[in-house]
Amino acid sequence: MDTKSRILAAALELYNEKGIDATTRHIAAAMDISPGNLHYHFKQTDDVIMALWDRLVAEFSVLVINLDKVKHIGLDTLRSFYRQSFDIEYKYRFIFLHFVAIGARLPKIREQYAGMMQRREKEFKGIFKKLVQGGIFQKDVPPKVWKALVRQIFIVADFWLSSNELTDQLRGEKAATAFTRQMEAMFYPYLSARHAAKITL
Amino acid sequence: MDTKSRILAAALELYNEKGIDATTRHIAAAMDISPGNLHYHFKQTDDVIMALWDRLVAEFSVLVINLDKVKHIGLDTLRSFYRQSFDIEYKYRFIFLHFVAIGARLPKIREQYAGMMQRREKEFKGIFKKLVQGGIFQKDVPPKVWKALVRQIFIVADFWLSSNELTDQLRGEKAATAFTRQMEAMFYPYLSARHAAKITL
DNA sequence: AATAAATTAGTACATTTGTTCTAAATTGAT
DNA sequence: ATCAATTTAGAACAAATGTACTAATTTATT
Repeated sequence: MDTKSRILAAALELYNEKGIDATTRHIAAAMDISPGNLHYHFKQTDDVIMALWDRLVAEFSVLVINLDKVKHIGLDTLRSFYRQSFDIEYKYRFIFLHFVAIGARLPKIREQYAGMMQRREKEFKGIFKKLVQGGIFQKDVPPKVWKALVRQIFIVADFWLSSNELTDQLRGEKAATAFTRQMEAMFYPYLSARHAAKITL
Repeated sequence: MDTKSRILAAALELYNEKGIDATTRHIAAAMDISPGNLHYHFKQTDDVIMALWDRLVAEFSVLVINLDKVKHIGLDTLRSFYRQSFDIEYKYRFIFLHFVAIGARLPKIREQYAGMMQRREKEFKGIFKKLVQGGIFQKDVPPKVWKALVRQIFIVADFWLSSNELTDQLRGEKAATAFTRQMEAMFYPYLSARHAAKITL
């Protein structure tokens, strides 16, 4: 592995563990290279965070592309999408745990996130429409409620890690599993009566 | 107003604006006192954050006590509770915007928050039970879904500010109003058919 | 008015951090 | 093998920060 990748790996681990106050010197020390060397690969410290953000976005967009390919979306599609999303989020958890601070320090990240949210909103409204047509979701839910559901899902999906960190502090597998179940339960009241009967929680 | 209170007011404003990286020197400069004077009133910088947290908790507990006093809980009770909660949260928004970092730096805050969550969970399960008995909420919702609803509500209630900061950046009145509506819409699918008809969103 | 207690200002110190700079070492190409 | 380019180490700098310390000033008490 080249130094640049090794730096990103070390930085990711340190940021996840110590938060974004972990410094270039800490990262360099953790992987036994000189501060000068680290600076050779990343002129600005924030470039390291930016590079990790880019990786997160890339990994995530693979999921979204795969989701778009699915012909018949069901609850299992959604569940597996969230499970995979949560695994990625956990991997890059420092970003979600310090999202506001990062967004303030790196405005590009904030802008990209805001843009992604708008696109994701449309996508999910489309998905919900399909689930209604498929008889999985209820028919008589007002548009404003769908909109609120989307927003609510995004907030939970992007900040469950923070909530977990402040309370249960579940780690790894356990965390992702628990909040995938949380997500499932959130969809329950929107299910059609016929479909709700099939579900075991 | 005595200096201690003035320090807290200045700190609150600076933290809300600049995040928790705002320093003692910044606070002192903003209110035209010497760093030495600030240190006289707060030996440790983190004591300022702790004092603000205590105020937040105190203001919030007034709401909870008032909620407990209410005899017949309806949706309007919940709505006004959330509206008041959100106003307080907005006032102390830096805490919610940097909750994980603060919890890591001040373990007492994390512990208090975790404890509050456990107590709040029981309270809300009780409230939901009353709403079911009152015919406002549906009867046939599984216990696990109620539990998930509680968790989901806490996540949205405590992190909507972060989500807002990263996207719409609504300020003051507008922010609190928008997310009070968000909260209302979240309850919609749990309403009994009879009650859902009454609601205008 | 005199004295003690409190508050405030201002300086100073040790530490940390992002960044720069220079020289050494390694690698690659010819 | 030689030379250039890349990579690395390590020192150095300026700025910022938490905290400590001292002296001045204000306030309260008798």
